[in-house]
Amino acid sequence: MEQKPTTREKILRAAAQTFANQGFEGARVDAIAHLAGVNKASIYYNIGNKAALYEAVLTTIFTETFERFGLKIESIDTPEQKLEAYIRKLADVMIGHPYLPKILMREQISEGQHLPDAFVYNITQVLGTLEGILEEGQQKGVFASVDLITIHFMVLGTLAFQITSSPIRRKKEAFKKKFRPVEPEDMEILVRNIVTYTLKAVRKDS
Amino acid sequence: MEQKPTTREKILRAAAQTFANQGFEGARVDAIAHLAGVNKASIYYNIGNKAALYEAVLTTIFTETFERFGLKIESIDTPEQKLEAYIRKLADVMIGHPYLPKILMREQISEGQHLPDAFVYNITQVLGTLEGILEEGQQKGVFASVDLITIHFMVLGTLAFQITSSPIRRKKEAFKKKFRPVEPEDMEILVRNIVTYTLKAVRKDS
Amino acid sequence: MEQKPTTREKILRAAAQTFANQGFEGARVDAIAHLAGVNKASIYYNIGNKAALYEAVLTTIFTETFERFGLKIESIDTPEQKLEAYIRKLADVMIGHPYLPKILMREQISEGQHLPDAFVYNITQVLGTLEGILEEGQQKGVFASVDLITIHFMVLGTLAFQITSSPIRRKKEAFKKKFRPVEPEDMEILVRNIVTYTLKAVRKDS
Amino acid sequence: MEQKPTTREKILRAAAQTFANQGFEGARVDAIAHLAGVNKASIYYNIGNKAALYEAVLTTIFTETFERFGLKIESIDTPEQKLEAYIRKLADVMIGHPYLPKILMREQISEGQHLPDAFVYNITQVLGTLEGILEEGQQKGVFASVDLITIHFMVLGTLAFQITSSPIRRKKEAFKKKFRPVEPEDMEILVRNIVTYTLKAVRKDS
DNA sequence: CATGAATGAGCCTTCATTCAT
DNA sequence: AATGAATGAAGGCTCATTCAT
Repeated sequence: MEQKPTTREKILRAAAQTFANQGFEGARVDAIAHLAGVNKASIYYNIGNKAALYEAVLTTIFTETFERFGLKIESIDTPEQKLEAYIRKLADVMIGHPYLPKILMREQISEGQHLPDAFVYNITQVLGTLEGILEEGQQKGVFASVDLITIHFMVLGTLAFQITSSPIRRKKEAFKKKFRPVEPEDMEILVRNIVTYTLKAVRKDS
Repeated sequence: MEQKPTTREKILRAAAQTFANQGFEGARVDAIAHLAGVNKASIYYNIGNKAALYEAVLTTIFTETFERFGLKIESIDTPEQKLEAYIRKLADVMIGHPYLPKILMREQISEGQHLPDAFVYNITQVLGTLEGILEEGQQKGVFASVDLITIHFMVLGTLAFQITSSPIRRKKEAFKKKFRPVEPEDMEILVRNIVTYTLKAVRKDS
Repeated sequence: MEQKPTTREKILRAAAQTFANQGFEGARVDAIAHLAGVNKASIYYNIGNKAALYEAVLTTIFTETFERFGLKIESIDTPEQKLEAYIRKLADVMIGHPYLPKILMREQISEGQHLPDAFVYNITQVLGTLEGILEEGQQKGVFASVDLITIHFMVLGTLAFQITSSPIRRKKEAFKKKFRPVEPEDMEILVRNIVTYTLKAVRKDS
Repeated sequence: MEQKPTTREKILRAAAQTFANQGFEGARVDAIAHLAGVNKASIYYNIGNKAALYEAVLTTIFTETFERFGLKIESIDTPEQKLEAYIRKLADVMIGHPYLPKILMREQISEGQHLPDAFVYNITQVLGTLEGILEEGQQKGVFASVDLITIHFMVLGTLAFQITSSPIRRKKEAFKKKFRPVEPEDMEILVRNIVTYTLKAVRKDS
């Protein structure tokens, strides 16, 4: 059965949403408190200040999502299947935590101004997983020699842009024709496309 | 010979940099004035308020960059060369205007809150160019049937993430090993990689 | 044998110290609770609010110190010995209760904002004792005709300033040469000086 | 002719009064702004923050009062006249700046928490002047060997307590009999008394 | 009795904007 | 056209106080 959420959880949930949509500077502590249904002072009592709240949000999201990121992938057979699993895993994480890609993009743009170091470590781990997959593929002769970072951003960037693109497509009339919003049911197709294109990009020419 | 920049130009230049790095909410009118070397009241006299300033920046950047985007590409021979030209053109625009990818990403995240409609039109044009290239390639049997938007984001996303990633890589120690900052001289290699991977992703299986 | 202090006593002790050092406005209820080793709510349960706590501190300190101030002095022989006894008594009280001069000075400055009337009565008693000594000395021809209040402040002021001056002298480098902190072992000399100077000030010219 | 005061001056004047009466912690920036007749933000524009305001008040008061404190005294003949001049000078300064003794006492009590170092230097200078007078008197055989600091506090403490004592005397009924408030016209008598008593205290026994 | 959690009111400070020159 | 000064509104944060257990 569902436990009723603690004050801290309510705050973190509201903060994640607000920070993702408004950014660190744009987010109002008032608004977060209101959205969480708690008193503003309660945020300071439970967490500290705005920066600590932001850090807590990042840490929570990341612990929840990336902690054991690479584990299940290792048991898969071929490098191609592993890469697909990796992309799907990343897609799952982002679709399940819609605030994640937004916060990730904000941090990247603002040069990690508010990024706690613990979090940076998590990212390097994810990157390490990808590196392992690509190297294995090259050794087994199925993957070409590719640039790790570019492939990383190809997967991450495409996913992040796709996932965050729906609202703006829906909002701007001019987009509606060619640039139809992604509906939830389109997600599987979307992810499959990214998988397909990435595999083709990486595969060794026969 | 170089004209010495007008007050308005100095303001817009400083504003572009500040908005790109700090976002709309994070940018301080004070800081922009200081960076531009003008008095703060001068911004209000010359342009209006903060929102008008932001819009002026967007409009300026986009007219400067995307206006005649598609022109030179049509005269090229094969679809593959056209796609390469398209990617290189986009890369040139972004590398030449380092604030562009940042502002683009911010607008995407914030659901186009501040995006002027004129610019939305520009984007659909760029998208139309890509669509033409892909369709021509499919008709000529060299490109597989691919999803326009996904390919668009694959090019745009990878470029945007790569270009904006250097500062954070440089800043966070943990990144420095696997995630070496991109130096200007690496740009050509970087773009060539994106071209290569995108072409492979799009190409029809033989 | 020592009783272990009640919660109320622990609170009052911590409050006296904190109020003396930080003043009423500067004192934090949190800090008092922490220093007392009790829960903050316990202060409100046991005593009331911040104002009540301050008043309780004043009342406690003053009943402990001034209650039977004048008693022992009457039995002494000469007015000069009585005046010395008076000054030493006052010095003892202040040295024994290091918070007393601080709170006294604060109340004087803040126009007795928080001063309970019961205490005002105590002070008039002390003043009455001094008055008796001075009058007796004048009648016996050993003391000149002096202004009661000025002598009162001469004794009280010199003592209070001397006793409270050590921390600031220790803190500010520039003071350290001429203005060496008073160490506990210097106290007897210090009091003797005040006695000597006061007696000379009061004595009738021969 | 009187210049109309600058905003900065109005702020400093209001701040001096408020800090003296309420202390640093008790003073409200709102109240200072209101008393000065300026907008609250104007304080931050002109001066900085609350701490800077406090420091500016201290610095201003001290520059105005103590800067050339010792100068006129040196040209006086006898050590006794010099000491009288010293005390009268100190009294003038305090009576002319009624906030000074309050702030001085507060700083002494709070262990110089908010005391800028430049200010500490001024105090040592005043102390140096007194030292010179006392030493000259001893060499000329008119003063006994006395403790500099005790005499310093005897003068300063008596003055400070006397000057700041009026309001509390006026306020508390019980004080009114023996402890009549000092009216401005009593000041000369008061100072003369302090001079007389201090001279007697210091003088060598004949 | 005691305490961890919660909160309303208020404080310091910032910031976009306007005013006066 | 330009600018130093001024300001209303709002934001982050603290703190005395109360609540619920």
